[in-house]
Amino acid sequence: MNEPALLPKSQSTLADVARLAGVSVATASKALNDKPQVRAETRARVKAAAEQLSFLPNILAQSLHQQRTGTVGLITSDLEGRFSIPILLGAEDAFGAGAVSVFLCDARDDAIRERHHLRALLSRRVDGIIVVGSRPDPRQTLGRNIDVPVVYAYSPSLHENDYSVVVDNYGAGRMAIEHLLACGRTKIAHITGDPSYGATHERAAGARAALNENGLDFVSGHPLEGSWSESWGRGAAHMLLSQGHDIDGIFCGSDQIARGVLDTLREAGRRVPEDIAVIGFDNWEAFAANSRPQLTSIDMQLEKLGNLAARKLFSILDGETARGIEALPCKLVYRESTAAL
Amino acid sequence: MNEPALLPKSQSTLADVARLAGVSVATASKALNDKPQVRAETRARVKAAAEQLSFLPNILAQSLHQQRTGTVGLITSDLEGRFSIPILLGAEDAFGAGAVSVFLCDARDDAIRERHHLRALLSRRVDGIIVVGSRPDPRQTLGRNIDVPVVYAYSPSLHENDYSVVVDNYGAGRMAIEHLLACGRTKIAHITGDPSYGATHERAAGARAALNENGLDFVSGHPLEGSWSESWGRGAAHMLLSQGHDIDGIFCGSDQIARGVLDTLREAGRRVPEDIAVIGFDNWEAFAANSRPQLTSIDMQLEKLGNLAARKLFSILDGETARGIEALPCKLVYRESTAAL
DNA sequence: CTGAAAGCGCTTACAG
DNA sequence: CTGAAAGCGCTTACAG
Repeated sequence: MNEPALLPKSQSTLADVARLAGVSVATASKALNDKPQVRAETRARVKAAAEQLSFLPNILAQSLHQQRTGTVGLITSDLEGRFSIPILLGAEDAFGAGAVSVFLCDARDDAIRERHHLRALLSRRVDGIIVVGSRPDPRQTLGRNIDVPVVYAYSPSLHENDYSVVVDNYGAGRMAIEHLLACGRTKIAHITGDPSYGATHERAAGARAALNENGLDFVSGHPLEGSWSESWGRGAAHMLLSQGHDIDGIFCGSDQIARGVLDTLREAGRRVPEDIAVIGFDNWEAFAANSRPQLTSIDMQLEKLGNLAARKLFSILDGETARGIEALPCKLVYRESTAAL
Repeated sequence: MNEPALLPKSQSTLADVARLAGVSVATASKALNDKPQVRAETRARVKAAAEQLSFLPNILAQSLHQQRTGTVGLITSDLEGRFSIPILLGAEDAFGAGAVSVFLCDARDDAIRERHHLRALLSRRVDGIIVVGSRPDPRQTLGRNIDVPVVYAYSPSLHENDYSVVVDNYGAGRMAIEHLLACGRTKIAHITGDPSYGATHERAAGARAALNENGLDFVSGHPLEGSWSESWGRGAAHMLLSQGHDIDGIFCGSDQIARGVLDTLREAGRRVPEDIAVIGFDNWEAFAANSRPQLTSIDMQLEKLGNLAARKLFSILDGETARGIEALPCKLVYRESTAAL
């Protein structure tokens, strides 16, 4: 009763389909691709044959004819770091499930590996490339003599003719401070991270601009720079308190810093947000949503960034030209650690 | 002085190289591929021409001849979850930079998306597929009539003829308890996560086996199941203390739970590790290394898992056969939250 | 409406 | 040692 499956284990070809349907390869091709010049009955027969053989067209062969392969290369500098992932997801989303396939290449912040990956991608004739940086600082161009469009995300290219999408860190700094001001806070400190990051200074500059416009400045006179860690947050907050500063708001450079700040404040008996409002940065769910109280934070909208990068790549493939740096605004995510006085 | 670059923007072909070198396409091919039957001088001339034209062979065309395309599909269920990433990195590592290219497909835990991606991968004639699950529980097979090898990682396939590599959760449970026992602890509790996870029960079973072998059991008589969150860790620890249990060790189902446990213990004035030793699970750096004290934890060695999956895929491509489930041992990462009494 | 032929960019026996 | 020819799996003018 159950006839042995005669389906070949190896992929069947168009020729197999054509033979089974009793037509030529050319006709089979037209039938499957819904070209108009095929009789309905013939088309049906071919499609049935394809179905029966589980025929999947060999895209490699197809691509040899078209200019596009339907593939895109995604070069990340550092997948381990958590910022690449949402960008990558946002891009993947724009590609749709299966319509465009993405080659993932992790260069591990190594220029040699990056060259290797680039060669491979070009050899595979990808339609375009997205380069995702590991930090927001500018990076070298992949090269200007690449014959497919390249879009840089997060970490902009240093070459003025390249196109990059980045986070608006200056605007994010303003946004954080404006929220604290809206909460009625005026004695504001800024505990931030690694000063070797350009973003550290951009955010601080945006923050300071917002303060200055309101006749204010950081209570300590300048941002406290350190590292992106909880322990720095704890230490810096402790210092601030022991120096006797009168403070009612703290803008933190990362959620991890904010977490440390919250710990110190709680242990010092300061209430958040009643006495001191605290705002973090990154909106890292695991940290922001699990702290006590839950952390108001700035979200860089990295998925949007990745999505924009991918859509821009398609526009460029469609003939649009693009160059320069485009900055995407951040978003405030309101939780419990800030509130109006 | 600077002559205009005449390099064509569009990729040059072997025919271009052959023409420039003054040889046939066949000879050019042999020269570039280091076949023996080519005169040294000719080979040099061809290579120089290729260099001059920045020639990159079209792998699509090459693949049409060979059985292998040098590509692998990586289907993840949920990239957002942090467990996929290290697995993916481990696999990527096994592929080498550029030798094998990987197509990344995020199915978002959606069977329809997964089918689409599978079709696309098969159409692109990948040499093999790795399926990375989002949770350690078994999953449906991708299908048994796929004509390339498939390896499942993290989440095993339900089909007995498929091959899967998974985490040894039972062994991990034993390992955690054996460490606490080695630290001289005997009054041990287990605060773990979501009971809908198979891993929750496997770890608990391993833990209990190790206790029983030493004539012990969990102080509360059974594991405390809840969610993988800090707040559950805080609450469960609080309950344990207020119930008056005499405790000198706690095995936590995740680092987040452990983090909550540490907070409660500190606030209750219990010293870690002096009074109570605490061990976490996942070895999530951001949590384990930033807690006070730093957290001893169980590392699932996911990079190794991904690496093994990739290497196994190659072995299968080389003719080896594999089926069933292979469990990889975890590793204890010793930090400050555990110590000998 | 259907099919033979040429071609996409390569590789590989097979002659010379 | 070199090159003409066939072929990988498809598509697309071009005839019929």
